Amino acid sequence: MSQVRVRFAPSPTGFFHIGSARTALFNWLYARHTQGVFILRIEDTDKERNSDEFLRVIYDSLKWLGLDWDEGPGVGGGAGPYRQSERSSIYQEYLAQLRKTGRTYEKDGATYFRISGESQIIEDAIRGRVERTEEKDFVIVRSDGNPVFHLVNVVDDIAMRVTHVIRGEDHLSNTSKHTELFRAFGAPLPVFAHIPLILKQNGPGKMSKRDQGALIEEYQRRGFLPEALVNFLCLLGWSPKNDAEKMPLPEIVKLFDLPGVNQSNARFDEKKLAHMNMAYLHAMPVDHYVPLATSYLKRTGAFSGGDPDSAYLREVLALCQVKVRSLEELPPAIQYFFREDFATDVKAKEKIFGKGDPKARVRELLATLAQADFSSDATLEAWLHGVASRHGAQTADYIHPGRLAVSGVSAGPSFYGIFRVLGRERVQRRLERFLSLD
RNA sequence: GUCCCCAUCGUCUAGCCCGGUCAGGACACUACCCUUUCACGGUAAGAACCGGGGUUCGAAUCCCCGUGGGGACGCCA
Repeated sequence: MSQVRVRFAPSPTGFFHIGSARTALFNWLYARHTQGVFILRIEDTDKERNSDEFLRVIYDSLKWLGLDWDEGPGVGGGAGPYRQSERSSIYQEYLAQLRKTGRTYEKDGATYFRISGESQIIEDAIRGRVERTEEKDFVIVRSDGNPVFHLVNVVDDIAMRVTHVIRGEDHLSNTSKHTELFRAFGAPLPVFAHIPLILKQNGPGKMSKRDQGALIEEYQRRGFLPEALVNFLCLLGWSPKNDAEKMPLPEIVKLFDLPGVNQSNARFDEKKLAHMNMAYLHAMPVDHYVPLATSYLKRTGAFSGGDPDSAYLREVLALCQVKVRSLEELPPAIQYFFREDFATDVKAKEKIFGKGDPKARVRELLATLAQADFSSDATLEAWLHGVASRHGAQTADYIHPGRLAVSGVSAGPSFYGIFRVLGRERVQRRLERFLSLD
């Protein structure tokens, strides 16, 4: 059994979107599963619509997702070059072969391929037997001399010895053109595997680059975890059949196979992605999470007033890790740790002032704050219990006003955790300020 | 319009190939528990086999026809 060779062949004519990423992922998974070769090939035959910026987006997105290629731009390989714009001489050789066998003709300056008109049958690894007959001759070289997609795609698959063509179902109808060409070249057919499409989450049709949430770079910018996105994406059109969902990548590689891919299209669900992202965020070791969160905060300008003390920042981030569902929630969730002029939430204030005498409770906290042991949540809890029992009150009578006083909000980490991380001086200043609130 | 693909909870899916289980899990939604906050977590509830024929003792599962959804019909890829 010869080695599996698959390729991902994006065209740098648009942004890199969810559907492309999933196609790349399925190819990559299959290559890794079979210990085969994952080739990156750039289909840049349409000179009008290409741009280097789009090319860079493809490289960046693939790298960010962790989809490393074994052959392709930047890494080389024996079947290069891997940009179609650099492969003209190869196309000319193959074209000469077609001309020699009488399979081409010129019309209006373009080169047409003469089809056989025979029924084209493929055994799709996902859909089974699919039969279609190509009806018309089609253009393989434009009148400007540039070869078109159908030709170069097939030539490259032959020249690069691609064994499995894993691509979106939108190519299924094109396949009869491609098999006509494979046969005209006398080349064996690769195994085709047409994967289901990703449908936009609202409204009809497949997801396109203009749809909300379609662009990979957007998830990157917003601080999504690539491992979560990869895990989510692999579940769109495939499942491990054992009810597992959050799986480490090696496990996915082990279980992934073509016959397990579904035949029906899948609708994109951002809520499930968000849930997956949260699961990964919460499961992340603190030592991994802190630098990640820090770079996200720096990138989004959260520290415009200067970088905070790194040990303090670490404490804050560790305290809030399980309180946020995504990195995007981080800036508002931690802002009060880094500024004294934080706002007091009106609703929270109304709620707390509507019951009991919060200022009196805060005065009682201040009275013994100097004796409080800030070294751990447990010692602070012991201190608070002491305060409460001395005044015949509940700890909750202090916790809620206390949290509001030091954070301005009624939700967040534990009272003890906030106090511990803020430290005695900050807490004292904020409690005192609270007493002068209108 | 022609051709191709598909069809299980609102969504992602298991089950289908090899007919017989209260049709299972997850997201979302709801309730409760936990937490004297908010999340997380836990428990529970509701929620689906597109319709019609056939084959069969028996059909989500096999076959046919509808219907619905998706895709392709470019000198785009």
